[in-house]
Amino acid sequence: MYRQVKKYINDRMPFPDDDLEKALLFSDIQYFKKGDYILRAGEQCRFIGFLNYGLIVSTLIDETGKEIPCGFTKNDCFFTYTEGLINNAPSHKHFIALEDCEMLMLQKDKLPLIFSLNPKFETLFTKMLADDLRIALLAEQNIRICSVEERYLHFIETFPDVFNRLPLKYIAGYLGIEPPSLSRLRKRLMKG
Amino acid sequence: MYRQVKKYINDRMPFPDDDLEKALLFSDIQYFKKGDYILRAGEQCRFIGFLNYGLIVSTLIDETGKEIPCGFTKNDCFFTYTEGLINNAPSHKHFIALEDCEMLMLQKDKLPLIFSLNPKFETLFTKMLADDLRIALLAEQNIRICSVEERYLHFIETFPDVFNRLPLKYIAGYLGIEPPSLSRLRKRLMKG
DNA sequence: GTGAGAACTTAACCATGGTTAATTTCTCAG
DNA sequence: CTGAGAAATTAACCATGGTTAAGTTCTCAC
Repeated sequence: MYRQVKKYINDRMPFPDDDLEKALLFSDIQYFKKGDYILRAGEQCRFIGFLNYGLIVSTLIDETGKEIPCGFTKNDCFFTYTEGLINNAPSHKHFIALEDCEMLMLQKDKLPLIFSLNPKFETLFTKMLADDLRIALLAEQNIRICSVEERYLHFIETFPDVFNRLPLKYIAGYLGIEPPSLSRLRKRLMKG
Repeated sequence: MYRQVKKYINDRMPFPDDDLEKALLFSDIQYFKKGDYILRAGEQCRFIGFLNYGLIVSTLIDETGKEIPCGFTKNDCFFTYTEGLINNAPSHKHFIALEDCEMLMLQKDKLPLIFSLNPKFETLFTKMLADDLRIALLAEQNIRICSVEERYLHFIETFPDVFNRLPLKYIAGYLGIEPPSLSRLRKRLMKG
């Protein structure tokens, strides 16, 4: 049950197996069905999750009420809403299961206990925040300076496994275009 | 010379004047002429600055070599490139003075000295990072879900002082459109 | 296997924004 | 004050992407 999360953590910052086991005893496990809301906009995120299997999309609601996909979390990745965790801010986004999900969940009130097990856990936590910042800045840069075509190709290249499990309408939304427009783009790329 | 930065810090987290004075002794002061590069893309940012007066634009370079404005720093605000400060990563952006600038500069190697003066300085530093993350995420959201018109109005409302000091072509670039297109938008808003 | 609904593609039409160039307005050094 | 260069606006043209609707393919529960 803990094999995947242990690998993820050890790949980034090695820990004695004993510490990991103790820390993971504070977590519980939760299942979501395809289509379930994992977190709704307006709700507060009080946990850090690790996705053993499944796929999650986060969506923003625009002024017309339309849901815009703006990010994906796949199996073997951590899942949380950092802003909420740090500042108790309510989520701006919906998080919806696109596949059945199994998630290891650590409630935020357990964090101090884990940090006291081994202070390196707090360093790991900070590292994950810094990664979040880097990713958010890259996402903004990406939107500003890249054409839709470049962003489409970049997405396929960077997340081929996610791409193959995702209905194209989510890709279109993520790129900020409509499905017919994505079809045109794909046709153009086939020919070229 | 330190009045403004002291006010900025005390507004967010009050410090004994003595600690602030000692900390600020580690800083030096630097002047930039309109048009000067404060930091070039590829260079590493090794300081935290506080802008006593002036205006700075940050720009990204797209695939055609065009410079895209993506942010502004005005007087009485802190200035740095967070990614570089934390991870020693080179800047992705140019930072250019749009007006003559006076900047208080604290070299990054002085940070541990200041943190040891009063540990609350480290808390303040972390708070500034968390703010950076919040702003980056909001910027991405803003681009994804708001129309150009909304973003234009939002910019005027949020940064009226910056708007009034800024040639419109920078606003156009920041919004991701060309100057003629911004002219059309402004004309439409006049009539409506 | 079959049928219903979702996903994807295609086509036709239209509105919006890019591009270019001309014109006007602004700014500031001399 | 004057003239040169930058900034902003305007107009005309064109390419691109949104919209709608129709048609095709896919998926999956029964």
